[in-house]
Amino acid sequence: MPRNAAFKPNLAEPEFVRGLHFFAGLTAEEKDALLKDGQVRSYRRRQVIFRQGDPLANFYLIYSGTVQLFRETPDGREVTLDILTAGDVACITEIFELSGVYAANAVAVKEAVVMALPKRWLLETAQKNGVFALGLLSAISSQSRAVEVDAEHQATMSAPQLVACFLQHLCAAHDFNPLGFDLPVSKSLIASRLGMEIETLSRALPALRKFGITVKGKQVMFQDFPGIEEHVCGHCSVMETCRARQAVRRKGEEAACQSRESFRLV
Amino acid sequence: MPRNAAFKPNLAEPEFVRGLHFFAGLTAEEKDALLKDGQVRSYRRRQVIFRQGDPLANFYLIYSGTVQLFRETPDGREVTLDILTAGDVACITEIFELSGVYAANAVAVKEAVVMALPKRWLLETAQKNGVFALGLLSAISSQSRAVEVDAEHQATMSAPQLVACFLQHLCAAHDFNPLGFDLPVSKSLIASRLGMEIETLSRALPALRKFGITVKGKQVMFQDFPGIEEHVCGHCSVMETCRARQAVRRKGEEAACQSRESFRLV
DNA sequence: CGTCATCTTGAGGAGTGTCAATAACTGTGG
DNA sequence: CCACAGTTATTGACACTCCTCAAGATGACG
Repeated sequence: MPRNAAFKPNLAEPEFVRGLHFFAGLTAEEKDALLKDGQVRSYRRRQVIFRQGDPLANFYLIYSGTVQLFRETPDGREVTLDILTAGDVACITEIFELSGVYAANAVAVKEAVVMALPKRWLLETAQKNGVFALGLLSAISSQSRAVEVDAEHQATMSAPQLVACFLQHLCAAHDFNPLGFDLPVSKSLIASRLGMEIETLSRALPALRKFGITVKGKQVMFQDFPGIEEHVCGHCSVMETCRARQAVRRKGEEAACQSRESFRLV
Repeated sequence: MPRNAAFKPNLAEPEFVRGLHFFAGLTAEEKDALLKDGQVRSYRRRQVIFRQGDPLANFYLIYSGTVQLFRETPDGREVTLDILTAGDVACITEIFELSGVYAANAVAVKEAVVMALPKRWLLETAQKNGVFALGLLSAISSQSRAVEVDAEHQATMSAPQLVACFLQHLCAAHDFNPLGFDLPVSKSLIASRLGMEIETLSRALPALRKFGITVKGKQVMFQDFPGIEEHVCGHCSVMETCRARQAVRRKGEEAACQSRESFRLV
């Protein structure tokens, strides 16, 4: 019995997956036809999902768990590009780049379940289906801008500012309770994501008091969370993201994967 | 008589523009129909082409000259995102993001001639024409990866390494003579593009000797330019870009705008 | 209760940014 | 052609942030 079998039934009626923005522009039949081709795979903590440079065959929907995307630089350092959670899509960019290989490593940080879908389907559907193509273009463009803004942050903000900005985004994106929530990943991973050393992150945390943020262990508390306009990082005000998420917060509860202004992909 | 009239005739038979990779997948008639809608505009040194936050109506083909794309951060700093030259395309990403505003400022660094084309055409054509959409997806994806690699560089390389990497790319991209060429833009602009102060750039230049690069004033000389495999920055080896450009160099002469592995856009 | 991983805290140093003074270059008008 | 002003680049001194190395502290889990 294949180790993935246990998960298959959950996806036989995958409202979760069907509801993803990623599939905007597809009919229910098209979605089901695709999902039949999907391979559900589960990964343990630390297990490699794919490796930078490996031949690229699939793209991935994250079904549950947490996945770290990172690259190794020639001098042996590790740069975390992104931390993916349920509803995120990975490897879209690589496929359209036509490089034929994965541009990064992906490993499960927490036990993860993903669905692997063939790249051919993506290329063909993008060419055939104009609405789907526009959705992709929008998503890739937004993601590209996010990376750009991120780089801008790294270049212009101090470590405490970067951390504060990260925590505010984290809270908004996952719709956590601003008055108290737990970090969903290790501090090491956060530090890596922010391009700093753990020691620097550690020293930055006490300095967050002056932004009204208290961190004790894994617990984060915002003294005051009046709205995203008051974001530490004025840069982010240019981003559609913030406004969209704010709107979502007002609307109230939705599935996590639906609370995105667009689907995320990497 | 409008000040742009002088340029119109040059574009009546614009082999240059028609040959851009950007138009892959379009018939000659489609191209001509589009180009008729295009407004040719010329800008003097320092003149603003569009401003961050302005309502977004057009995308732009750079016909000649040099254009700086930059953003102003809330604390008043200026971050140069890119330096565009003939054949480059600007504002594609903004259009698909559907943000409705320009995400950056564009000013002419050297006298520039650009063609402004309506964003509606882009959205409609991307939806209608699958081949064109794939080209766009590929270009945006590549550009997104380039930004990502750039950020990785900033995070992991020293100022001299960044400068060396930049000069090598510059030489390859413009097909300059490695044994001696002049910087096409000011050092201030280069420093800004590399996210460093001009003093840091100035101090980095003498340190380039150990990479076999000599810079005197505006003149750059590579002692030894054995091929892009020997690139200062091993990071870049993962990029299709380098390999593609190397192939182009071997093939010999081509129009500058054709020597791209894909069209560039921002 | 020990083991391992994760995190905190300290001391020291490398690399850049900042400020300021000077030098080189560019273009303009006499 | 030269003199001038304005821009652009170089160089020095200093401060600051963050990285590095090292030693403990805390927490998770068998």
